[in-house]
Amino acid sequence: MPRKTQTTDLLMNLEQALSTAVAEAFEALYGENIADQVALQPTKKEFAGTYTFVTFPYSRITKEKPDVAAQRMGEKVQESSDLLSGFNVVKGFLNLEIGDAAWVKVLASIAQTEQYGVAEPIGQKVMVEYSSPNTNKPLHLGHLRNNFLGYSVSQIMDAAGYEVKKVNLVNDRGIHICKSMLAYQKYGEGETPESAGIKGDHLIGKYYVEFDKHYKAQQYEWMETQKANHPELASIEDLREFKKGVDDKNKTKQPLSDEERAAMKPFKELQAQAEKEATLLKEAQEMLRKWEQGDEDTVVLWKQMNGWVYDGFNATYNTMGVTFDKFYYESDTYLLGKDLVEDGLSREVFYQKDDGSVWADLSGDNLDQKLVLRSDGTSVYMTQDMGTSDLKFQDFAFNKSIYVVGNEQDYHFQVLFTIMKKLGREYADGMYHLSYGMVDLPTGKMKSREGTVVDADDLMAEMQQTAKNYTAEKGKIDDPDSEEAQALYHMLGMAALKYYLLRVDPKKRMLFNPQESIEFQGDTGPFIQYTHARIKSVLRRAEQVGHAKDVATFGTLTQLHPTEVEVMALLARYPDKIQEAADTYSPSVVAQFAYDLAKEYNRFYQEVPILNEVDAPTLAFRLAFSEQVAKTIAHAMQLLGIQVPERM
RNA sequence: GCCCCUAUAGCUCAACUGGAUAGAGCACCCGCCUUCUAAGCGGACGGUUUCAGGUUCGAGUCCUGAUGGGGGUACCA
Repeated sequence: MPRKTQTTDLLMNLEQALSTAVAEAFEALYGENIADQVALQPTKKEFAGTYTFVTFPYSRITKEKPDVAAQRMGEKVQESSDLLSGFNVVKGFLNLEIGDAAWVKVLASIAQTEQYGVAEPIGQKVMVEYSSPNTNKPLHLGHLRNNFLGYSVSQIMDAAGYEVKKVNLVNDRGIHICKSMLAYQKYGEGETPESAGIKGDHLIGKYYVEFDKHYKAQQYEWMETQKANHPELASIEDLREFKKGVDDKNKTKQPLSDEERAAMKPFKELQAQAEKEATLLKEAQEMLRKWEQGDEDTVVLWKQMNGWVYDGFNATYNTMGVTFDKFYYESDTYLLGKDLVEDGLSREVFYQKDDGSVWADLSGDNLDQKLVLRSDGTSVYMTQDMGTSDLKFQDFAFNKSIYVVGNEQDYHFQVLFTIMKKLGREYADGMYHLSYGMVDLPTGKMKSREGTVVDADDLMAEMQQTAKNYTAEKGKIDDPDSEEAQALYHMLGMAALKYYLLRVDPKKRMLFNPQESIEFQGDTGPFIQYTHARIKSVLRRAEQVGHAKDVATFGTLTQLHPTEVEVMALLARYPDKIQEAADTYSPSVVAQFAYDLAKEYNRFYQEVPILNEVDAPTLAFRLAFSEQVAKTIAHAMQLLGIQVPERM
């Protein structure tokens, strides 16, 4: 899709301007308009030039050898565009060289822009749903990836010109909350976050675990009374020990004995029975029924416990630095969607079975049959999501609706989107599942049962502590306990964590290595922050001395250092990078860009003096140039939800 | 069983959507602080892009198959 170019800011997007020039040259030479398909690519480091036009694909039109066409194209472009200082041809590759004077103009143009990189509003609305926690346990590492992604994508869409609405669909009802509630009722003894001195979400999580403990105990108790009926199990003294033994063997990949193998099948059957027989579960289900009927005591308890959780979540969101424009609660939306089932039946998108259950037949879409209403008339997750998507559209009339949800729900969203399309919802084409991969630990998958879950609050606190230790080690701070210092530690720790999680392509499963994540060197958030702080330091000093950095002073400059050109080439690409990140819903594009820019600038910083430069225009350029790099770094980091310090 | 995702340097990740000799960081080794922040910079080492075919001027990228890893799979959310 060609983006509009304004002649006034031609220099603002060099690539765009050059593409146009190339397309015009092509049309002049070969009489065909290829403006839609012209794609310039960055020139490889080992060749001279900044942008490269590849002529191979056009040999059918040019009827010339690719290198000949490239040569003629180069000559033509140079005639028509004063941006070019020269070009070279290698095989079918036309490498376009931008003159230093042109780069100076580009910088001047960037410096005069209010917020370089940000697109004009495009008149489109996008809703981004993310976080969407359950209220029965605190947030963990997986949620961090979700929240950071959701927030960052929102920022990126905003920078790409969309009107953005960030929403959080809180799963505040259902059997899992009832489990916590029940356990609290039974074993809580009136404990509160204040009395226990723990955050509300952690307190509720504690009772969720408590429920599971008692529930398991009940199951085994019941199973012991039944095992006599199963010959393979009768001789086992303690079923719990037996299961533990088998699990251990499986984990360490030892073979099971014949007896064990034979006993596993009846054991599993018995366990499945036990899960249903255990009275605790029945009690929890009863509680859910009471909640749905609006039983007062139940609702009061539910409100109280959810209130605690929200206090806890708010604190966590605050530390994470994420925000929402609107909250949806499943307690409000769980009944939605039933009218859509009716609608679907009348449109014959759904069909009803004899038992009364309603199904969508999506076998034609390679998706099989999917239940949308139980035989007892109650709705399922899918029903609710159908209703909620209508509600969201009513609320915001979006062009795009993004769901930031883990990839274990790929199937669910494929089905949801297909159904909504079949139901004639035109907005369905704008629905997108931003599916991200699980976060693994070096020890494998996070498992709550095995206690390997990395708690979000703990992790963030650790990151801040690490930042403090590291800073102390460097001896860079006067008063390590001042408020300013604390703010810095928080900034650094969160940057390390966010950058670590965001630099990876969202859809890929990733490894969270605790040792690596707290690294502050190399391809890390703090490295980029450091580059920013470093530039700011130079700028402060220049300010004190009173050095000029205005266009009037550096505008006439015609000669740049090679490292300056490299950095300028990156800087010039920023608007496109934002666009690419928005098109692919991928903060990793921005992360990569910020790193490249910082890296390349540091090279310049190392090789080229700034404050000691005697030539006034050159000095002014280097200051203005450094300032723009700092601003762009800060902005790119902001798109990742990362703050950047003035000094560190 | 069926469906979806994934596989790139010892490890963690890139590769601008089919372009040139596949790049960074970490780890290991060697250099650089009497100059603007060394949380930095340079250099060395490291690759049959899991395997086998195919498509074309050109394939890490596309198509087919195999293998390894992960996820989902009809009254859970």
